[in-house]
Amino acid sequence: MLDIKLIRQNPQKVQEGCEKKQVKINLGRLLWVDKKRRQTIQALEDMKSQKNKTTSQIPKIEEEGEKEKLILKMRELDKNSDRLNGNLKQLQEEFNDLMRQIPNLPLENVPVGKNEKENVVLREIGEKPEFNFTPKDYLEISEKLDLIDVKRAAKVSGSRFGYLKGGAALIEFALINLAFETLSKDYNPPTALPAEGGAPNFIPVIPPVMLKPELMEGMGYVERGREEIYYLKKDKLYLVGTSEQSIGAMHADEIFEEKVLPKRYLGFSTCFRREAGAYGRDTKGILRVHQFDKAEMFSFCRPEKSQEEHQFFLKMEEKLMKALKIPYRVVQICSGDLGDPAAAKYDIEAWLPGQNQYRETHSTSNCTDYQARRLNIRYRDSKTEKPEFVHTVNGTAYAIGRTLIAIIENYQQKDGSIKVPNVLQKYTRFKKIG
RNA sequence: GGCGGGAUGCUGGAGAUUGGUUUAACAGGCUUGUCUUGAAAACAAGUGUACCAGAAAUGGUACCGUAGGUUCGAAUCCUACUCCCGCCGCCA
Repeated sequence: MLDIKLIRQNPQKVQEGCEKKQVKINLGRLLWVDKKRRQTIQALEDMKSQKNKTTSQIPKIEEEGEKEKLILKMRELDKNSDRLNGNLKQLQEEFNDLMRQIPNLPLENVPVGKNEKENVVLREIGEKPEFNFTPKDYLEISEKLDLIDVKRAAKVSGSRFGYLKGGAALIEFALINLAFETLSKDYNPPTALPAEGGAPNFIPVIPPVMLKPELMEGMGYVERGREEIYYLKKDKLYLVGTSEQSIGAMHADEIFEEKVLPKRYLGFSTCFRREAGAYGRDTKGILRVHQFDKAEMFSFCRPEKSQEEHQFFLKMEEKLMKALKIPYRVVQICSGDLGDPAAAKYDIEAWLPGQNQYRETHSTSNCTDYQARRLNIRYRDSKTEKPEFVHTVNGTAYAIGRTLIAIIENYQQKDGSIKVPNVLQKYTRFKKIG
């Protein structure tokens, strides 16, 4: 949600931002409803003020007749206020509706573009591996080594599921270990205060994967993402598409002390996605599935620090990628390809030699105060002593399925086996699979 | 799933028995000031959030789990819901 004051003072800017994001909104209607709504509030409150005054007089009055008169007068006032109340309720509803339709505005430095085709490749890192044989697709390799079983998953659960078996399962745990070791090594359990010099001291967390509707809405993924989310009707709960959703929601309605910011979490959870808009896309294998595990970074930070924090997250993602020695490129997402909550976003795409293309493995977004405002997450500013909205930043540490794909394709050997990346060997106990 | 208890401000904790200056007694915490070489102690003062109007000072309104209701007026009465804490059943 945006600040209504910003919209009132700067409708042009909001309009432009929405256009950049390819989102159509009805600003004129919103501003009209806002005005009407405020007028009604004013009228209603004046009435209440009058009522409060009279009402406090009543017990002091001695004569019987006078008292009755006043009470009758009050009843008349009530009729009016009931009518206004009804109006206000309607206005308020429409106002909230319209407000929620407005996406977060892209930051100034975000390239303007219509869709993913206009994303900007910032840099390519790492040497693409040279093979003295024709590199295979990860599915082919993993079928031979019995690492990924999509067929039986289809039998048991339907399309877009997979069993990770044997070495693949071990690599999942290895990746998680590596992520937690890298990002939480300076984490200090008793205080959990930010470390000096911005050292990675993410608080490890395993969040719930089911989430109440109002909090899912607060994270900003429902307005234009409803079809993508699993909903358990009987229990009125959403399944998270990423642990970002339940980690962000964790501090709803709270006020942080300034000194605990940035508050960084490293979460691990299963993620559930309906992939409703992706019929026919990536139907093979485990690149796009309904369920996968992911280690995710999340930060609540001071507003003026969020861009720095976003860069830090990108740096951490690159660090995790470099550790695996997998070639990748960094892509800056253009305005038209940003989701509702994001003001800026970078993806990391890993090189997949078996498919001769880059595919997204990481994503980090700066959601500025968009989620914080909806979820009412604030901090107390040390100067003004007033609560202000925090900014939220999220980013992938490792998305298991896709990272696994990248490992399999980049580390494949001529004999059909897979070398385990050096950094993972101490966790897997195996140096190669197959 | 069955039964019982509860939800109040930064925290603890009154308010239940008579609905009417209760934003809320009392205590603690925190902030500031006095005293002191400094600190502690003592003493004094202050101590919510949101919205609306306003340049500001300020004024108004709302908020005692949530949503409704009764009433001129509700933390206090009524209804539904949510969450928490016990006991039983089931269970990784």
